[in-house]
Amino acid sequence: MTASGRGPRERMVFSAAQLIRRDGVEATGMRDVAAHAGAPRGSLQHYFPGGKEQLVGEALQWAGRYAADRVARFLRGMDRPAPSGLFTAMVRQWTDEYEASGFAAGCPVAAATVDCAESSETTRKAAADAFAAWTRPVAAALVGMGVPEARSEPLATVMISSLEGAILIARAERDVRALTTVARELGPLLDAAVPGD
Amino acid sequence: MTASGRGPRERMVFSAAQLIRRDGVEATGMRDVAAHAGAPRGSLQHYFPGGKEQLVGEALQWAGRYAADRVARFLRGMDRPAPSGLFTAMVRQWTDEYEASGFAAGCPVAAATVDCAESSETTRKAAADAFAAWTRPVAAALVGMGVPEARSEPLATVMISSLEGAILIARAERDVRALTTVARELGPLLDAAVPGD
DNA sequence: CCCGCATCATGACAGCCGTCATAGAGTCGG
DNA sequence: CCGACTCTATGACGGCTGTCATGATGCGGG
Repeated sequence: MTASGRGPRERMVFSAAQLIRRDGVEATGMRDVAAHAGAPRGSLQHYFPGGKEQLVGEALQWAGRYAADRVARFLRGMDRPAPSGLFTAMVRQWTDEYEASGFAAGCPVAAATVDCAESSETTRKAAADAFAAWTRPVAAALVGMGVPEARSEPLATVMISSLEGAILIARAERDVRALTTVARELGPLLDAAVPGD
Repeated sequence: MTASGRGPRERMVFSAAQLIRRDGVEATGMRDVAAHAGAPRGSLQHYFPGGKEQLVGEALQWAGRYAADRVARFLRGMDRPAPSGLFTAMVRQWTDEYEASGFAAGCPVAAATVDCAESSETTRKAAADAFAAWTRPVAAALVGMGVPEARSEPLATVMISSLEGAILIARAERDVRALTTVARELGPLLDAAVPGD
């Protein structure tokens, strides 16, 4: 979550995602995004003629892709893949960030949902797509671990729901307790979905 | 969640919570709150000399108390109390609202956490207190159902985390799927925490 | 009566917002 | 050289924000 893309355009999308997950969509100004990306203000209307809505939409799309890529990376890094192991890795990404850099930021998709679900239909849709882009590889990974097809998507939803909620609580409490708790409590449930193992 | 208190002051706190859970903290203006409560604008600075921060803080406090009261009410309405039953009731409150009135609003505490966790320390603290005021009666209820003391608080955290996350996803997707899924999948796990039953 | 106080009302303030208009650079192909 | 273009730069606009100052009410008690 540190590297920034090459062109000014990608940098602005990345910066938007960073600022949104820290301050929310409403509190994130276009000028702030340009400044954070080290990009000229005039580039905003050039690259994003659709205005803030377009920028936020692309930031969410980026976030969805990023989350999906992380899932793929977690899988590659596991020699004995188990559902609980994947969930632990997903949770650990957040505990690591919080313990290393503080509780400044949460999930950009959650922020967009809270701020825009009712006010902007296109942003709401972008958030839904981001959640879908994240859920899909998680469910596929569960199937790859032996979870029956029919249970894979519900379990992926459980994983992402509890992770998102735990992120909220952790940020409010400034304590990773909620995150470590859901990882520990849900592990057995997830592994029990693999039949005969 | 429909009734409004008697005095203008209580009505404004209530209205603030309603608007915050719909549009987020940042997008909710003080003037909007007064208008929504049918209260004069001049009353804001009279009842809330601490400004917006105070108003938001009291709205979160109200939300925490409200959630705790609901838990108590769910308990009274159950003849054969089981952890899964409590969780189902908590989830159903949201599915009922969403199916009856649409997906306009989420949880005010989540909204405040997303919007203010980094920008306002006092609001962040108020959100943490609200989560605590909610978690406490849930954990106590679990103990009353036979869940060992040591597991009650972690399980309550799991319940609230997954509920909060599912609310987010449901609102983004405009579909209660995530909510019904977490209720169904987590039920057995919760009931299994009651030893010898 | 009238003082004092709680409440309400209104307008002004500085500041930020997203957006747009306009125009200046740089660069590449002809 | 020159037009065409991508990109940058800057200033203005109307609108909204939270906050404050000031003043007008209403109303109960001395």
